[in-house]
Amino acid sequence: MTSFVKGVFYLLEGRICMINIKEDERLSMLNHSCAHLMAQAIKHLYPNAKFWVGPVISEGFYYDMDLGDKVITEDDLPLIEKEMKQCAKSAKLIVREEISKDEALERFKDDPYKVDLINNMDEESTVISCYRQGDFTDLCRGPHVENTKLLKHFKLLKVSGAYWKGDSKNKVLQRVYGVCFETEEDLQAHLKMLEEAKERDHRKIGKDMEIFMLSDLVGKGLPLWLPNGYTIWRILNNYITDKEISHGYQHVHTPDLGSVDLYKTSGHWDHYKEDMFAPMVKIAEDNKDKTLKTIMDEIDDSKIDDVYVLRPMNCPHHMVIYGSKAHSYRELPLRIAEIANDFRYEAQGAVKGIERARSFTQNDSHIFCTVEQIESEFKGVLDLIMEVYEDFGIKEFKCRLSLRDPADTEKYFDDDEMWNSAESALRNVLNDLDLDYFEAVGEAAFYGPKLDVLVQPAVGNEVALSTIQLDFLLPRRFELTYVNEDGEKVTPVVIHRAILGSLDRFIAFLLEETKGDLPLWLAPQQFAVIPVNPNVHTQYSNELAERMEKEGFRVKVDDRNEKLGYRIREAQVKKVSIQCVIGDNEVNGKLVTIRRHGHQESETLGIEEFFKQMHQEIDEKRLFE
RNA sequence: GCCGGUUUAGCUCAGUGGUAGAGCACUUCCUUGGUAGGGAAGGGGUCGACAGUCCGAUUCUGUCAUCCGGCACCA
Repeated sequence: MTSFVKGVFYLLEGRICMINIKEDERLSMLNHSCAHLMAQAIKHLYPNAKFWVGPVISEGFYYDMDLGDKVITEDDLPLIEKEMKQCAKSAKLIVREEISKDEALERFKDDPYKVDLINNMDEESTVISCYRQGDFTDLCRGPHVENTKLLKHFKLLKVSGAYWKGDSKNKVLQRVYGVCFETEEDLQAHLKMLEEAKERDHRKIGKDMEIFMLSDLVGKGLPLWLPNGYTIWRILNNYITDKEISHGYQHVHTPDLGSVDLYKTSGHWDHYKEDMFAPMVKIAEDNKDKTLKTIMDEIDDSKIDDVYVLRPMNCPHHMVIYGSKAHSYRELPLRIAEIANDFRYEAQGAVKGIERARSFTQNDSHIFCTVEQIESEFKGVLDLIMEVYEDFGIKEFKCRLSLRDPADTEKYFDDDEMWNSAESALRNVLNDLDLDYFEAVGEAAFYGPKLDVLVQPAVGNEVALSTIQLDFLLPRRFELTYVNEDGEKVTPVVIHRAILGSLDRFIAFLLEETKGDLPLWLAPQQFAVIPVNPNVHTQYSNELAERMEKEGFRVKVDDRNEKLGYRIREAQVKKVSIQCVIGDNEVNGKLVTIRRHGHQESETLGIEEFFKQMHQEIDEKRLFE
């Protein structure tokens, strides 16, 4: 990414950043007005169109509508754009009108969606504002730009279905997305940025670099890690395990499945059974014709025993480990960690490469502690997160305090007292730590509130990387206790936490951040040793590579009968971190000439200096420049 | 799961109602080479699967699957 458009985009440490259109007042107005313009054009083209809402979002705008039988596809977008240009060119003033609720109901009586909107407005709003441009009026809070002629540099980007009011029980409306800028240059730069973002998609990089593969025969959403990918995976696994050990964690290894009773005890069965892989039941001869539904019902009623599921998470296994013996307050906090495989039957449309797969590996831990220890443990986890983020150069993240939605009684465990104490405990900790966070109602886990650390990948939606969750519920359900100073049995508190989140998702994030140009310590192939003339310089090359392997470097010798330029090019394309070129000079002088990935120039070093520098770079986990 | 689109060689993609093509990769030969593609020849595809229409389907229709863009979901 080389283009730099002032005010719209900025380049931060090699990372593509887009401005949040919603947060820029002028751009926000422009995009909002453009949404109206699009609705006007669509109304001209498809007179039966009924409109729901058309808000501004961080990447532009969209409008949700009901077009009856007409289905808009990508092919229709240029047509709509053309009509939008027509509407805009007629240079209509955009006029604000304020009317009463009754007038509004009368004016929009032909559009049931708008009527619904009006009827559900705050009782206090006595006047309702509308914006009119030529023959089109839309209900809207505003503000808008003054004239449609200001809407010149826009592009419709995609179409999709979207549930009315965001509820999957409702009808699907059609949604068209677009974006609008003040100048053509800004628009073109934005479109170019979207193109470049596609190049960063971990699914593309993962394929190009042979990180992972997918196979219909193996199954949807079940990634196969290839040698290059598993190298990264293994480094992260070792890295985070060592890091956790240095922070006082103890690692365990538990089975990839568990009995349904385990999940009934934890409560996960009731909440998530539909999202687990189907239970494994030994079907007796007289049961073999039963449907899955019947079997599920019988499992719910405890009529079938000896049923197992692939585990969707690890908390219950760790609870059982804690509960296997008596604990004293002196042992707390007890930090149990595991790099654990989990399996979730993710919805068809949710599966996405290794970012969201049906099998994945969590960097999970459960900390058992006293109420008094919550704050210090929380701080300890935050310190660990920051230490790790430092190593990966993650500087941009947001903290979200995820709370329950008290109205959503289906999702959340019903114990107001427990929730209130957990939420206020967490909030107090965050305030004491002086951490910058925002609150989100309805984002909590069913067993407790949590702090999620969110990052914005180069492609797509924000993802939660790290999480710290406070849980008063599971220790109670598993009847966990410790003995306090007074000799009484007390229930401990559990803090669930993940630092890298899942290794899979973290690698997806790393690939998108770095475009696959991983820093030396993470690169699947760190070195390519390339003899200038394979017939003459291979022996020295092999000796060098042997020593490098012995010292833990990931290296391959490319002594193929190809031109030097060809082999250099291939090493660059394959994102090998460092190429070592070996010719007469190097052989005679015991030297190494290195050229880094993405760089033109080369540098010649003595052998010992070369090893010293490379070890240092790897040990320091130096970031890619 | 919902709405829409997609699927042709290992990869990226052209193309057609009469059973297919390019570039790269691969194999072999020539080239003995100092920093992003040296040259030549060759092999390779039941055109996602199954039905249907048709004299004939990779092409048209349907069902299913995959993948993609969103929506919903995400312990």
